[in-house]
Amino acid sequence: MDVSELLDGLNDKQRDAVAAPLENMLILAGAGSGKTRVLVHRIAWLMQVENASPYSIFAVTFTNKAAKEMRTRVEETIKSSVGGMWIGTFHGLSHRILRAHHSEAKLPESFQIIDSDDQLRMIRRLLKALNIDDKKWPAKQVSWYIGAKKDEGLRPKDIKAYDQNEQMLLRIYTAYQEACDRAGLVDFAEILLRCFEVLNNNASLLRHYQDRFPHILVDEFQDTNTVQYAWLKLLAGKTNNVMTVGDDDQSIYGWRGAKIENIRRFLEDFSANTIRLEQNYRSTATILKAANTLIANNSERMGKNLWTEGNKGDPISIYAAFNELDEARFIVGKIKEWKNQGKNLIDTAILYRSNAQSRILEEAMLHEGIQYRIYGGMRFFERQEIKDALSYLRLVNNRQDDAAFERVINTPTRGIGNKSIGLIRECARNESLPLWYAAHSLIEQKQLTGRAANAISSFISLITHIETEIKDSVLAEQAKFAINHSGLMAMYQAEKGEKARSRIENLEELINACSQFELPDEEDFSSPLSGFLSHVALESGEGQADEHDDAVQMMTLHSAKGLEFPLVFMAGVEEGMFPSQQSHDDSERLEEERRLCYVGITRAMEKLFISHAESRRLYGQEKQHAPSRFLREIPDDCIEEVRIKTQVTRPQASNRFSNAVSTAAFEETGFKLGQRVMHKKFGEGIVLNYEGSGSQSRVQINFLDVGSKWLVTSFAKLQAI
DNA sequence: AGCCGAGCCTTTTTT
DNA sequence: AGGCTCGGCT
Repeated sequence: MDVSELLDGLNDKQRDAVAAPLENMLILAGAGSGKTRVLVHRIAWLMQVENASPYSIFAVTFTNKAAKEMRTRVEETIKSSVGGMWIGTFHGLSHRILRAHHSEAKLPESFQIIDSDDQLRMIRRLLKALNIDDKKWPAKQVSWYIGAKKDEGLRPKDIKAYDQNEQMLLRIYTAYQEACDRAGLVDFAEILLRCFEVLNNNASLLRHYQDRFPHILVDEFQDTNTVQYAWLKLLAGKTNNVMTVGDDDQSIYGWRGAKIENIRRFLEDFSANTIRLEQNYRSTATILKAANTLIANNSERMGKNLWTEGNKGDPISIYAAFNELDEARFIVGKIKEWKNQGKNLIDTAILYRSNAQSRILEEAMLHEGIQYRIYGGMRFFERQEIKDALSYLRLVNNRQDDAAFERVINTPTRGIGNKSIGLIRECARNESLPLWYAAHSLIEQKQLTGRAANAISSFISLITHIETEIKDSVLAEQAKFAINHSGLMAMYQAEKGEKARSRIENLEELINACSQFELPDEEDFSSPLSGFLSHVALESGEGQADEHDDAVQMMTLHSAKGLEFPLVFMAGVEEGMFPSQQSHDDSERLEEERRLCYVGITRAMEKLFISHAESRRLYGQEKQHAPSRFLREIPDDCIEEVRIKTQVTRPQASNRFSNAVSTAAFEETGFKLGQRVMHKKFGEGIVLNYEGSGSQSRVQINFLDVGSKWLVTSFAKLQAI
């Protein structure tokens, strides 16, 4: 390939970055400035101009999606496969190192990864076992504490607890870590910290990796936390070259440990030069001016001003809605106009600060028959039924896996009640044994009564049976066997309702996912099963299975980072919502909210609508909110206020019937989600929801009409239309 | 083991 | 308000 191809079509700054000499560098890349392109071309440049072997390149991202995109784009550019190159997420690459050196890391070969839900369950159990009041030390808060300490690179021994509260947290952290170690489990933060420690404590190992990877590239550098930074510094050593790409103005993850100051530290520690990418290829000049002016209110910036060769474009429209229903109606109305111009829904996004805001918007979309897709929520591999099935496989893979044991010991129910499980836990604690072996020992020592002993024995033989039967099968067959013979499938088949049906589909999809799975041959797994289990833990899958071809994209501002849309709506831009109430009195958090707003604005390519509601129902109460301060920070000449032309009708109070009906009763009626129906008294509506809430089988049916919502129980009053 | 009401909590999310 | 968990009851 002609080297000039790598520079053609790039602007001067991009070219400087791609063709920079071999030294440490910070690329301050503004929104929409083509940073992925620069990274990809830089990798190609290293290979083609600097004669770097693919084996010498190490590229780190935060998300699997970003890693995948980088991989494909590098392959497209160099027109060959990137074998030998390490491209992956912080967690993925750290995990890879841990697998290869599990004994140095003091981990069993069959170690597995637990997600935050598993972690929470483990902590809950621990609190109970240690007889700690979970009102005073809620599991959520404990897991947050442990995660935060690990992100800081701190082990219990490194922490000095100043008050009683922290002493307790520390005690739980210690116990939690012991439990994880005993079970051969690592949580997400542990992957990073443990990998750092292995390299830090093992000079020859570290040297091996330092020698292998002279070229290190890091994406979204502003999101790195303390351990990630230390890890990079370790790998870089004194001689390797690090190129970091990031944008301090888009740092929005401080609340989960990201250290924006790592950018400045990097400049100092690595004596790095800075290249600014400020030319924007995404948005109109108006949108960029609004974003620039807004973000200028933050202090301690690296400094950056986005510009474009493009047009001024339309002004940003600001709509002062009467309330959240009016806001939703306005947005849906504008989307309909867009659609009627023959444009695509997929090019539009509604962004909001918190997930709770999506419901009203969703109802309005459904009411008007506009297809939408909501991002966020449960991912495939996090679903209950999937985790149940995986837990059987995990237990087969590693008998020490207490988290998996707890999950399936009585799922489906097999007569092992809380009492027996309590005995097993107690024995495990006293003998410092994994639950599996504790159960064994209790039975051998005849410390369990007849029925319970039988039930536990048969559970033990079930797992052993599954293991022997699937030993020689391919992965998909293994999963299929476990799902069927554990009784999981039968359990969900016996359940009624829409939910159970989709669970069965998901279990089938899991088998399908197994057959699609390719074991990466360059990684060290003890078995394909072990590889698959790690894969699903590190990549939890897509949020929603059902994707419409053309649908409005709805998501939080956080999940919009990195994306772009011709038409963008930012909803709920009010004091108390955005910036959120919790950030009001803290200037650092306020600045992060402002960066979030900056991220939101810079998602828009052609047209941006911002709306705020004067009154909004929040936590069951009507709240009056002033327009967000961020609106005042956008220059007037970028804005057009949308005046209300017709009088807004106040929404009717919601009419509500209590009394729930069962799923079965609903299904007998033959009504379907989204169906239009007529109510004898209240008129036309749409069936929005008939799922029970939580584990309860109660059913809600909501109807929407002029913004009111009813819970209806009497189907006699309904008629399909 | 399943059903149901009381009570509690409520920003953002990836791995 | 709405979703979820817990504990008591059948």
